Amino acid sequence: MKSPEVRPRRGSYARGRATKENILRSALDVIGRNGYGATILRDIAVEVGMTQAGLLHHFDTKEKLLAEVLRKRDEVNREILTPSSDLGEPPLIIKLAHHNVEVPGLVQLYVRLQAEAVEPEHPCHEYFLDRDVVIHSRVTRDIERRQKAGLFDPEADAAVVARMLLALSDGLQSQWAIDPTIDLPGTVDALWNKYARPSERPAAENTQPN
Amino acid sequence: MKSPEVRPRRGSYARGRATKENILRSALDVIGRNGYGATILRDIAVEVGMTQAGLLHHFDTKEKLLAEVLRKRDEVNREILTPSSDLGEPPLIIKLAHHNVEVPGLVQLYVRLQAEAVEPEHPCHEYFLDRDVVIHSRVTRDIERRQKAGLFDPEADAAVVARMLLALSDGLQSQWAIDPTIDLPGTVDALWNKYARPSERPAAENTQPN
DNA sequence: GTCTATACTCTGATAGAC
DNA sequence: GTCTATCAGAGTATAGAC
Repeated sequence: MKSPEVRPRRGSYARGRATKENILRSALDVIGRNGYGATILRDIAVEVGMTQAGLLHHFDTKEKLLAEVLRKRDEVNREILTPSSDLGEPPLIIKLAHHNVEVPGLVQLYVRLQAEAVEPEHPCHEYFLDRDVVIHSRVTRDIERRQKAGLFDPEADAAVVARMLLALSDGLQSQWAIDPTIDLPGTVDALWNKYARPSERPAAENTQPN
Repeated sequence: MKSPEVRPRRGSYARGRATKENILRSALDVIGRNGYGATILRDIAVEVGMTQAGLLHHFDTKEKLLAEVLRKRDEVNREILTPSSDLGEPPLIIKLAHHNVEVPGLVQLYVRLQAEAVEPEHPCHEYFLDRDVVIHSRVTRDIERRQKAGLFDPEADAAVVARMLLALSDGLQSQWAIDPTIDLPGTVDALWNKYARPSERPAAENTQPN
């Protein structure tokens, strides 16, 4: 339940940050456990050991709070989201796909907020725009490095393939959240392997038809 | 505004159907014009020339109504969604991608309801499950025919590639609804062309990086 | 900073007349 | 089948005490 964190002295800037951190982590916990649709502000508040009004003191609105939850999730996942310089490591997008099936509640969170972020005023709109720029360029650069190393189809337009991988990942998450029999990681692997060039290291696992 | 339809005699079964048709078409019109988020039941009712309570006489709840709207859309699109037996024609999924950018409001409708359909009790849940089975098998069979005709990578697992195309299409719609600078049709084309085998007919248009 | 208490707002759902 | 009127409900947002 409530995490027994060290609390800096009251009124301090650090204390405010620490509280926000607690809230965001608790939100990830509850939503991860119960799913997006089943979670209301009060549930998160209870998890933190606070009231709903208390939450909104730190984040003015629910939507802003949720946008921060998404950012926090990326921070938690930074190990996955930061491309390794070791070309023997699987690329970001593959690691992410394999991770996502472990956290269905958070996939729900992502899918549902991405859909709501269609409205330009929604606080998550900006989040998704920002994130796309970052991730797309990381994946593109990773592909380019592999091309130079002879590990990836040299004819491919890295930016276009990166877009394909990101969109495939998003679409599979939506579909998998509705029908978990869909092979999310296997399908991302399959696309990657279509472009990957053989080497002693097997790029990713196999794929089951569906 | 209201479509001047022939009205079968009152009380008849045909009349009830005709009214429903009007409602569904009006819903597609309004949502197509104003987007999903900006549309409430009353707006649709006004378009039909009816009240909100009138609508709900025919469809018990808003969610059920919207599930029918999606089905109606597929019916309207049946020309696109039915694979041609002419292998010179672009495949379903390519035609669909090129069509979608013409109807942003309906892409919003699709994206947002797909996200809400994550909840198993949501009436759209079943719609998306059903549709996926149908479309996935159509695309798979289309690919298999092209493989036999030597127009498509014979090594590819048709079912897996079909899954890739469907998920790519969904993901691109989500992303494009947030950032319209993303090249939705071009990216689907790019994936298709990765598997297509050259012939006298150019399979699809070009692609701009993004 | 956090709580209690309450207001609000939106919109979908319902009851009952015609 | 359609309308008018009214409600219900579900959370979110806010005011103000501590």
